[in-house]
Order: sequence, then C-alpha cells, then structure tokens
Amino acid sequence: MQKENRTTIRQIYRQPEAYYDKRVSLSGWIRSNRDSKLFGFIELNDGSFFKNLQIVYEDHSLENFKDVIRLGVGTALAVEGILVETPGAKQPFEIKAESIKVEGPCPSDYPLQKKRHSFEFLRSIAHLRPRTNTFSAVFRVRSLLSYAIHKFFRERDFVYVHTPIITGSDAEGAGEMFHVTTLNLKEAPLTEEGGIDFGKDFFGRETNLTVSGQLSAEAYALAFRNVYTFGPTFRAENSNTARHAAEFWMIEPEMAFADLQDDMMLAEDMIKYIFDYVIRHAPEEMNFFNSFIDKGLLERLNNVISSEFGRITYTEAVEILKKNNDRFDYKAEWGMDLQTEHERYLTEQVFNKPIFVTDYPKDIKAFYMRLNDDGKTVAAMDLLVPGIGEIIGGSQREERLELLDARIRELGMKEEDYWWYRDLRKYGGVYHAGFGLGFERAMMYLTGMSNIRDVIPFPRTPKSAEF
RNA sequence: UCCUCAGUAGCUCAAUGGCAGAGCAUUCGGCUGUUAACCGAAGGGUUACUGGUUCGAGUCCAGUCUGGGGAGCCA
Repeated sequence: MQKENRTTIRQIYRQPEAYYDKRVSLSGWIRSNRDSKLFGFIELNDGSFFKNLQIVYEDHSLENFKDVIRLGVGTALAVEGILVETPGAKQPFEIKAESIKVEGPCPSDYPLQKKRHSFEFLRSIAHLRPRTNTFSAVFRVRSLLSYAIHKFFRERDFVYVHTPIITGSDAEGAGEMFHVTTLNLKEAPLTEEGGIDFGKDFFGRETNLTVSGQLSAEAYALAFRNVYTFGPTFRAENSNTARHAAEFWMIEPEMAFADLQDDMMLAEDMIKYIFDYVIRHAPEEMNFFNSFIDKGLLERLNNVISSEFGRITYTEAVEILKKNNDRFDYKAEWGMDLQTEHERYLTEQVFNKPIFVTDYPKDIKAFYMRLNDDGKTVAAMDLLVPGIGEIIGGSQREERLELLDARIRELGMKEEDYWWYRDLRKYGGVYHAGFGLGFERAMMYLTGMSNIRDVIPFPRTPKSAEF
C-alpha cells in the first residue's frame, strides 16, 4: 500500500505496540514546531488520522537541526525515527527523529496558524481549511457517513440507481431550477412568439439540473422493488440560511409495496444505523465534536439511537400548537404550513427528540402524494430533529391514476408532461413510498456543525462559488 | 427576497467625533522536555468601497459590495 515501508500515523495509533522501539518512516505536514536551544518538537499530521504525532529532534543527533528549527506550519516533511513510549506525558508516544527532510516548503505567509480561526475566515480559504482540526474531522466523517448509507441499503438488498443530473423541463416542481444550455445567451435563437427556441438547444428541449431524483426512482422501484438514489441535487432558490445550499446531496429511497408506515420505519432505522456506524468508526472525530463544537452531542445522538422517534399527525400537532399560540409570532391554524418556530417547539420542547409529523393537508404538499380517505390530507411525513428542523421529507405516492390525474389538473399542470410517470400507474402500478434525506442536514445533526457551508467541501450558495 | 448586525494589521479583536492599538502570527535573539510552550525586541494599516456632513471621521449620514444571525422557500 505504502511504498518504502512507509508507516501512517493511523497505523501507529491503532496498534502502537507493534511499532515501539522500532524505526519508522513517516511523511506529513507540520501543525506546530516549538524549539529550545538544543531540541525541538514538531506536531506532525499525515492526513491518515485525526490526531498528530509528536516528533522530538535534538541538536546532537540531527545534522540539519538549525534548519529544522526554522520550519513553519504547513511544511511537508519526510521523517525517519524511533517510536518510543512517553509515560506520564500528554501524548502517549513520540518519534525520536533520526532524519527530517523537507518535501515541500511552506512560506511564512501561510494563512493557517496554530491558533483557532473563525469559520467565516476559513470559508474564504476553502482550499486550505481541510488542514485544520475541525474540517479534518468533518470531512472524514462525511466520507464515513456516505459509506454507512450505502452499507445500510446494501444490507437490505436495495438497488442503487443513478438518476439523471440533467432533467427535461421543470416537471418536478420541487423548487427553482438551474438551466442547462449550450445556447449563446447573447444571441439565443427565438421562436415566433419571441421566446427562446430551446428546440435549437443541445437536447432539443429545455433542460435543467435535477431538483430531485424521486420521479426517476419511482420508475426503478416499480421494477426492482426497493431502490435508492444518492447524488447531487440543485436548487436555484435565493435562500440565505445556515441550512440551505444551491448544490447539496440527497438520499432518496423508494419502495414498491410499501405504505407510509413502512416508509417511516425505514427512515428511523436508517438514521439510527448511520449515526451508530459513524460513532463507532470515527471515535476521535466524534469526541472532538462533542468537546469543541457541541457539548452534549454524543449524549443526544446516543439518545436518538436508543429511543423511539415520536409520531404525531399534522392535525394533532396543530391542536398542541394552538394551545400555545401566544408564544408564536405566527399563530398555528389548520391548513397552514408549520413555521420553523412551530417545528422547533414540537421537536425541541414537546418531544425533545426526532419526530415524524404525518398526514398534512393536501393543499400544502406535492401533487404526487397519496390522498387519504378523509379527502383532505395526504400520506406525507416530515422528520423533524432538534436544532436542524426538517431533515427528511417523504410520502406514500398516489398510485391511483384517476386521482393522480385529478390532482395534476387541479394544479394547472399538463398530463402529457407526466406521460411516463403516469404510465407507471397504468402498467402494474402498486402502492409505493419513499423519502428524501438531506445528506448535509444529517451531517449537521451528526457533527453539531451549525452551518451547511461547513459540511460541504466547496459550498455553493447565492453569490458564492469561488472555489 | 425581507428583517437585523457587522466589516480596523496575516488572524482574533480594542479605540467617548480629536496621535491607529493589543494578543497571536511573522522576523531576530534567549531558554536542556515542550503541549495554542515560555521570555525579550523589531517590522507590519487605502479602518470594505463610493460620496457627503464637520475645523477634524475608524466613529455621524446616504448608497454599493461582502459576511454573520433570523424569516420565507426546502432537504
């Protein structure tokens, strides 16, 4: 794996006894360098592990001692030395250096310091911030969380479907979309009516970046039974909040022969599984979040893993909220969508754990959601979590073609735009359900990071796509 | 998009309308086991931008840009 018998710091921390009093070769970057007259200490991070390894170097045993003293934060090194135990010291072991070679120098205008930086500043150097403790932890956890999601579905025989990133027209209605075009915007061809003639565009029609893979996933669910998508999603909303981005990742499972209860069971199992997986496989990172980002994080997550999620219907929720209407700026009333303050009250005050809110009025939900027998509500569910709000939105889909068509017409949409989606009902259509999990929102909940921009490597938000 | 707060040294922040400051970082020096090491010294400024009020503006006013927090939209 590593040439020249090179060892990683992760290997040493995971099995130190295998390396004690042995010579090891390391490579990495200086996180800090302190020197005294005749000796010095380097904190080395090699990217393989959250923690650093301390390198001790001494004047009498290192020929380039005077040069090493001057090396600054960020310098890339190749180090050879003996791993020794250091009982009683703050670090468990360290390397007594025999040779230290500079692989890549780092001049003194390097923006990162040993000191703490604000997240705002680090966003302005998004290409360097993964070298900091916090972002090292965030992005290793992001990688693990992705893996845990695939593992969860794989173990349940779900088929992973790659739904298209570029989609035809805006037939999905989940939000404002980014246009995809090869037309020259200054000299776009026009139709006789004066609009842009997308027939001359690359695809011969108007196309956009996807806002959801759901409709495509439904097609595959009605062939493979249980499927999921996990990919990038784009919304051109001018949203300026800590929990919205223009480009984010979404997990969208879809199950045939499944109702809303099955849908919620899957969502609850998944959240518990993936959180448990990351806690067990990234203990150093999770302890760091628990100590420095969000005190009480692990206790809260362990509570999520071990307790049952709350369940309440929209109608019941409104009844509770109406009794407390004096505390809200927006008064709760049946038929209105729940405000953020309402959702927070329910999940943070009433339940103090994740809760499913189900059976919303049909007029505030999407056209494809299945109409309940009361004729007023649909089989929808939102999963609300303390601190973040909505993390999952899902529903049982309307499988009855005549009811779906009625809804499409009611909303002024055109049946022909949904011809293939309607075919899924016409040919062997069955009841089915699915949901969308905001991957970054799960990241925020899992790490305690409070801004979505700090859980995406190079975030895209309004007026911001520098990197 | 709306409300609100902010923008001063590389970073984190001070400065009643009256001389532009500190800590850290950087550079130099000191120190025989440091842990955000410590001690001493030096260098470092278009106070976001444009205009205005004033004898005098980092400070007051107007506009613009960028960022934070909140709301809407949603995941």
